[in-house]
Amino acid sequence: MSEELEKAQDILLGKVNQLCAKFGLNNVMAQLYIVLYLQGKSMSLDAMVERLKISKGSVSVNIRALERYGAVRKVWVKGSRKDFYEVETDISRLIIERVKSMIQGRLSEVKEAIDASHRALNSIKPVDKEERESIKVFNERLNQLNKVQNKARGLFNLFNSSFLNKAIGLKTKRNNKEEMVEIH
Amino acid sequence: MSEELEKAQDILLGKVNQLCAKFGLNNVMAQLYIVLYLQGKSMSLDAMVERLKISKGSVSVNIRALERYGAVRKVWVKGSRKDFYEVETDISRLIIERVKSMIQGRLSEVKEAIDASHRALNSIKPVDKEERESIKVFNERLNQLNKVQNKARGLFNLFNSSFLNKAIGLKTKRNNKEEMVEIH
DNA sequence: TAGTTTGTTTAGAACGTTTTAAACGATGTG
DNA sequence: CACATCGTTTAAAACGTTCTAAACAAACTA
Repeated sequence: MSEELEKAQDILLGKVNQLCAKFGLNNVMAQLYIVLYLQGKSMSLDAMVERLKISKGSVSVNIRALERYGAVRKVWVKGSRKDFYEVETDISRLIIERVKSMIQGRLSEVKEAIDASHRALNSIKPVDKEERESIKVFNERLNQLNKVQNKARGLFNLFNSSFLNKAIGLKTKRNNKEEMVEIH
Repeated sequence: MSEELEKAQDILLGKVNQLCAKFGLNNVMAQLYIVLYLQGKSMSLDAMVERLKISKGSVSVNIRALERYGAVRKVWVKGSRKDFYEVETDISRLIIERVKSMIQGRLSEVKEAIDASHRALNSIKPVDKEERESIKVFNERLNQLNKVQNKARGLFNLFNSSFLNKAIGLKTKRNNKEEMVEIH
């Protein structure tokens, strides 16, 4: 691979690195994915080590994590004993699936915590007027939190049921062939 | 504040801690906010130190960060020389504003990186057939990325213009008074 | 079977982030 | 003015995470 091509890739890799930091994600996984994605062909572990200048152990661990996510798959290359990996190119489906399951998971967790806190609160027998007042405020706040959480959930469900899929062009018969969008 | 009330709060605080880790956020800020929010009254720095068992320096830095975000405000308490802070309780507006600006920022960053990478790619003069092929694939991938990014942007704009505000009950005259949502 | 090549595991190093304690500065008080 | 009470800053420690090099295991080759 030419040095110039590598540089053009590195621009994207640098930004991905930044974004990962902001979202608390593992950047090696993201970079492996991007390299495979832009390359458009399968690569061996050694090739990835060479390309990203990281240790083989790290590549091994992270490429398998990507495989578990369904982001890459192992492919057989005739005449080589090495493991080759190629990318799942339907990137929008991949992103959407991950975002969806993430939102769902977090919403459930939050709801669970609110409910647990609420139960604990309701089991308290207030000893004086001040405590009764504290409990009242606490209750109001939990109800408010619950309301926000419910709205977010409703929004997500609406989104999930049809709007999102149409807007992003997934699962519709019409949009089966990829219409190209030119840059500039 | 009674031990039982503190325990009921701590349930929520624990979950917030987990969520912060998953999103790469600062958990002290989140915990300060939650404590002030559930308490429903202003607190001094010392009270927060006592409540969360963290150093005063940490409270000082993080409460001011919250203030910059517009999440809390300093209030004057008669007869005390201490700084008291109270929470901005319109939590849904707060969350939405932050999510919105975050999405917008990230989308712009991604677009910028794609464009830069694309420009670098287009300035390359391929020396052989193989390199020409690499560039072609690379170009296709960048176009694909751009398409996803465009769709996400379109979705966000649609969302932002009306749908989100209606669904979440913001900025509408009707929903001005808070309708309570009961838990269980 | 002995020797290679390959992928995986792991103990410790390197790294960045967060937290704290102590120093500091500013402001009020007797 | 001397002292006390705050909030802020900062240097160093504590912490968790990520990365690497080396050991290891498994599969192939001669």
